[in-house]
Amino acid sequence: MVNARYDHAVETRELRYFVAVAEELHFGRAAQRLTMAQPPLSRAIQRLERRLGVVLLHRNARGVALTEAGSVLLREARTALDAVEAAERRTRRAATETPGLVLATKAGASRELLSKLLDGYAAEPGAVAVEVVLCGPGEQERLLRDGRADVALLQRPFDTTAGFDTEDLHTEQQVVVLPAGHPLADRTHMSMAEVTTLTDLPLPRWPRRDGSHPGGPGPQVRDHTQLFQLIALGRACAIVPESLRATLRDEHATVPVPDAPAVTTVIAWPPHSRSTAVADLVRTATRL
Amino acid sequence: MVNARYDHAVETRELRYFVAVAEELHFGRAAQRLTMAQPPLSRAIQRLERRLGVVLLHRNARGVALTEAGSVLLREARTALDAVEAAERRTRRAATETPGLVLATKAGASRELLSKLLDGYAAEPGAVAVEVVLCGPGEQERLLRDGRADVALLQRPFDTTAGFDTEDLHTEQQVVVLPAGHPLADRTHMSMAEVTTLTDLPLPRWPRRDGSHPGGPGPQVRDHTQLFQLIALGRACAIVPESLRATLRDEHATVPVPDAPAVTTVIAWPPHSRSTAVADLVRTATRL
DNA sequence: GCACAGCGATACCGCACGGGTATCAGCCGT
DNA sequence: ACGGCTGATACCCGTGCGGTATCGCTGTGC
Repeated sequence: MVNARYDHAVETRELRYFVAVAEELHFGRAAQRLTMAQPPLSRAIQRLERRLGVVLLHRNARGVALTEAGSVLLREARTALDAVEAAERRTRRAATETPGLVLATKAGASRELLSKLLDGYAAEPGAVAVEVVLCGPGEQERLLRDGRADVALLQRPFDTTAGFDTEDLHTEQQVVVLPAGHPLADRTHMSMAEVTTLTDLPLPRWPRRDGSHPGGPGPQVRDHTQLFQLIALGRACAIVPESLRATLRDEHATVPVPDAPAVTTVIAWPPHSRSTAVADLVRTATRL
Repeated sequence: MVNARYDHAVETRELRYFVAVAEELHFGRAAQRLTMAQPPLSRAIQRLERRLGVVLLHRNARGVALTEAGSVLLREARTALDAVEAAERRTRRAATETPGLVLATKAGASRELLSKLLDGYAAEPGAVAVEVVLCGPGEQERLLRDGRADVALLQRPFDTTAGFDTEDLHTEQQVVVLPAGHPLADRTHMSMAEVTTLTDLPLPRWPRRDGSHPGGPGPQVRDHTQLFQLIALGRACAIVPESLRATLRDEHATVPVPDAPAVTTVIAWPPHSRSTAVADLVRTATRL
């Protein structure tokens, strides 16, 4: 360290600190989350702001608000931290002798596609063990980005495939799931407009990525089991890909919704992946 | 810092150190490049290895070699460091009041497309200033990845578009450029095989990303000016997209090479880009 | 209207860690 | 066998980071 010029580059620790503060919007709670005291955290953020020459937070006497630049940094810092974590994890995994693949997929979705894929790949010469990680909605992208998974099954337009390489596997229409015996249950088809105006069966509210639920009339649901139970009880309806019909019992009825957006299941993997196992798995998948 | 457990996460400084060593394959030179002494660098790498629980380098008494895990980390660390740099740069730019776009493109390539794009976008309502950065082959991806550019024109299959969102703009065939008056100059077409066996006119050798040149018979070239001069002198030939014919004078002749891979010019931008300016520019581009 | 609660900023201190110099230890080529 | 490379080790020093104590501010409740 020759002198006190601000030529230091940003460290991941500072990014972690900033993300904590930006998420909590409260220095004290953020410090607690980081298991440190509040003053050094305040100073670290000040240092970061000075170094970037940018005001990241507006300090109102009662808490904190993100500036425009701050919300840019929040988004960018998250992906940068994911990239660092991914570097760490992939390096560790590269050093273990059992390579293996980790495949992330949504619980309950694309069951048939998944088993065909796993069987097909296992029959390939040179196939390695595949560990399947079932995760909540929107979680797969995170796993793929931070190196916990090597490959994932995603569904457009629900999941965002930005930043990954993908191959389309399967496209399907959506259906509305109703309680069996509902007056509309034997319709040949319904429109989105009709479904959203079913006031007796509101659409459920899924949690956002941060765990909070959007406001609205429908019940809050966390997974498909809850969802289908609520539908069977006549408290909700839902628009889902038609392949989910395979998991339904006779307490549910389905009606096609032709104008709902088609759902495309894609296989996704991080770019620059040099793994032949990933390439083999993708090749198997596209042949199905 | 409660105790001496190895629960610290990887810092960007350590990644920078490792990349320097992995690129130089020599602690002394790497330390010089980092403007620091060699011993602390050695220790930092040891710490990193201990923390990851992985051997990254084989220390032969005469220099250093990357392990399997080491080369994984080299690749991953580069993208992670680019992501951190991008976070820094984009945050700084978000704080400046003049938004502006930076567009990276290869020098000399797609001149006509570029001017149509710039004119078309400038006519859009809400258009912001566009700064054009001309850069060497393969450099655009770097600029896009580390936040120095917001959008780039790339050419498949020369450039890799992995990790970016892209839209195809234009596909063209390739032609071979010969000195005017060459015996083959008035052929209606040639095959790749014919071109590569022209021993009197070897294909030139472009520098790799690290600046080194591959071995071979042809002359080394750094840019298109050098290339076309060498061709005019009867020392080389080259296969280039046909749009480059517009920049040629009468000292060159071109012959189509139908079996050369078609070149697709795409517009690329980093995923998660929330900038409306980028979206507008892309929309303009796809309408051309 | 004033005291208090809650927030982030500041002051000050101690230590651990990052960096420097000097030196050691192996391995090659001559 | 011995210099001349390499990277590793020993030891020291300065500073930068984190800790505690406290301040300054502001909105709030009685």
